[in-house]
Amino acid sequence: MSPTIKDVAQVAGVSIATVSRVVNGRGVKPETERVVLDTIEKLGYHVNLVARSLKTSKTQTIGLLVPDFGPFFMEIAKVIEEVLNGFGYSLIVCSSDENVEREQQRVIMLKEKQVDGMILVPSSEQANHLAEIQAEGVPVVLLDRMVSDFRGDCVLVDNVNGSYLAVEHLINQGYERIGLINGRQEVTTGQERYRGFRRVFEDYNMAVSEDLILNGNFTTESGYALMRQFLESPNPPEAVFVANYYMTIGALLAINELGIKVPESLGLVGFDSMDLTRLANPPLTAVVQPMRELGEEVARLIYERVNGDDSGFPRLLRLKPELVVRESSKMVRGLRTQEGPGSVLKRAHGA
Amino acid sequence: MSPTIKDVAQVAGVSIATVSRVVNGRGVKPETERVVLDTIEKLGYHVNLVARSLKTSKTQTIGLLVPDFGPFFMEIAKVIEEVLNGFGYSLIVCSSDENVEREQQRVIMLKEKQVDGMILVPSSEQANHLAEIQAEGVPVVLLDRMVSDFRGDCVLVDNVNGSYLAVEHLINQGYERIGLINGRQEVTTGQERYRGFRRVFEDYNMAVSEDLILNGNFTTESGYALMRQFLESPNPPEAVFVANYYMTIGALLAINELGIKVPESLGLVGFDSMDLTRLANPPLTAVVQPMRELGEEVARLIYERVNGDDSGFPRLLRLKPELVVRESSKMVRGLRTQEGPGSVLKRAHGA
DNA sequence: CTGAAAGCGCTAACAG
DNA sequence: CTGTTAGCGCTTTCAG
Repeated sequence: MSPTIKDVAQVAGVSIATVSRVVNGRGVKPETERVVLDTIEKLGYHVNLVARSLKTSKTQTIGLLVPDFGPFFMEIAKVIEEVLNGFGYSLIVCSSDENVEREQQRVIMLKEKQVDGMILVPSSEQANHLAEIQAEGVPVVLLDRMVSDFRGDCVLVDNVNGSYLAVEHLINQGYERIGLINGRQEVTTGQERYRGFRRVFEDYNMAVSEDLILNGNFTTESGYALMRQFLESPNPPEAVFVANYYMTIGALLAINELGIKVPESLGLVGFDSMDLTRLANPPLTAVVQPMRELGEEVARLIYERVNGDDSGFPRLLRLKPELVVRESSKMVRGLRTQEGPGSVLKRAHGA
Repeated sequence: MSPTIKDVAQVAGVSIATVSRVVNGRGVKPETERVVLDTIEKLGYHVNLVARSLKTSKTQTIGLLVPDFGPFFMEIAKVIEEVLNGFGYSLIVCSSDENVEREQQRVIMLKEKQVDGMILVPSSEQANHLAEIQAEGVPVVLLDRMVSDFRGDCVLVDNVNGSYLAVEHLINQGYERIGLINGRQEVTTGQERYRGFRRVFEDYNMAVSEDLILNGNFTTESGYALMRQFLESPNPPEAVFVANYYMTIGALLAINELGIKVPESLGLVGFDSMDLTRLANPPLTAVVQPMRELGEEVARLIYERVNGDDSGFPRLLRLKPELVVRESSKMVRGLRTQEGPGSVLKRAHGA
């Protein structure tokens, strides 16, 4: 169908090697080059990158495997794509759906497609498929989450500290009964944010109320359900820290639905900040991750690895999150002492 | 590095043709198959899809070219990926950045990567590069936007009507000075939403105030700037229709920043509804696009085209948007007559 | 049912 | 500077 190097060679009256040379900008006599360039133009020739890849065993393609296509990972994906495009690479994006088997399938598929490297957000502690791929010479760099028995590069955020900042802030505001809506404990982000939560209480020498720790699965749905569970319980928390973006949205939905006033009746700190958290009612205090930086670093790192630069392997980059204080965590002074023990719902609707 | 069909053949003591046959599930004697399967397992062999593609001239890959990686298109991308994965295809996603030249580059790149087909959200009225690709036998289906001089498949939304519903609703609520924050007029979504806006006024025999029509470029920034322009003008609209998702967010940001009360001081209808519009303060009335359906249809269609089914070419699917009425467009009865001519800012802060 | 052999479009020695 | 040639790993006739 489309013309090949051979067609160009024939029409231009040169050998295919010469055509290949001008296409790749090697040394060719200016006149010959002109002729070839012209026929390329005339015939509308384009390289067949599949053929080139077969020959060079490089596809100039990086696989990106994320747990979902939600705004958080897509925001990062966008940055990765930008950076990698600048280096002449393209991206194959797949979703593992927070599911190990699907993750393994996708990893195999990417390997079969001969990606030069892959960026992967693991959805479990499973690492054998990663080690395998790595052993076959395909660079892998982990993003956002770690896998303990995997020896390799990793770009992520200091979640312990992010979580710590959030909860410490709540304590400093004067809140005592602080609840946690936590993410999946099977992955490091969930584990680390949980650890940060506990550590604050240790450091402040306060007891953590175990009944105020709820485990979700990172989804909007679970954030919603868990927040409802809190709000409808007989002895709800005074403030809640929601440890991930999607769950924060769900929590907000539940809060709105029940007509709870924030921060009057409930202090709230979320994780991650995008448009939504700025627009929420009231503006949400949140732990903000450096998403652009995350994307840039991971893209840069995979690029280096793919190009044979193994310096500092395995590299662990831990970027710092930041606490952005807005309205949702303002302690309304004296609130707790003005009223007897009562539910948030009472505080919300009540006299 | 990785074992090839040849290695497997050698170890298994058969010819490469036989290995190929078992890999592709062709007729092979069960015993032979066993042996081959075992050595495949033992060697950890995986097909090299690049080689297969070169031979079969099919890559089982679809290119998806969107103007940006924002939540709107990513929501659709997610569905497309799901459906196409089900058919055994993967996706290469690129962004054109609403820029024709970049779009052309990306199209060429995708062609060079030998994608079997492409789904494209055009960012201009330019069509030559599309026709060219199409002529070379690569199926192209347009998504969300049309290009007038392009003869091909197209999956989009009835924007005229979406816009119409929104503005008609505002009129029925009793608003008269209705503003429009419009998207890029270079693409059909912008054009059609504008047309729908005007048509309502025609049908209701009302004059449209030309000074209340502002043209943005679909970005959050432009939504913000334009809404500010409205709010700070001496004679602002009573209600505004924002004709795209990102601009709606920007508009909301401006409204929040200036402390404008919605709907008391300003009626508002946005376009597209995702989490944000539900959580906005107050809940936003919006034209909702059937994003899942959009993704499913376009994925299905490209799949058919790629597999040689040309039925009904060129097919034009126009899905129906829906108006979801929430709080932001509730006319506060009598508002307009209670006050003299005054700015929204006065209404907002004013006595 | 299996093997031998051709060739997809390209790059990269190697000769000239 | 340019042409010839040998594959990259796979599928697919065509024989056997």
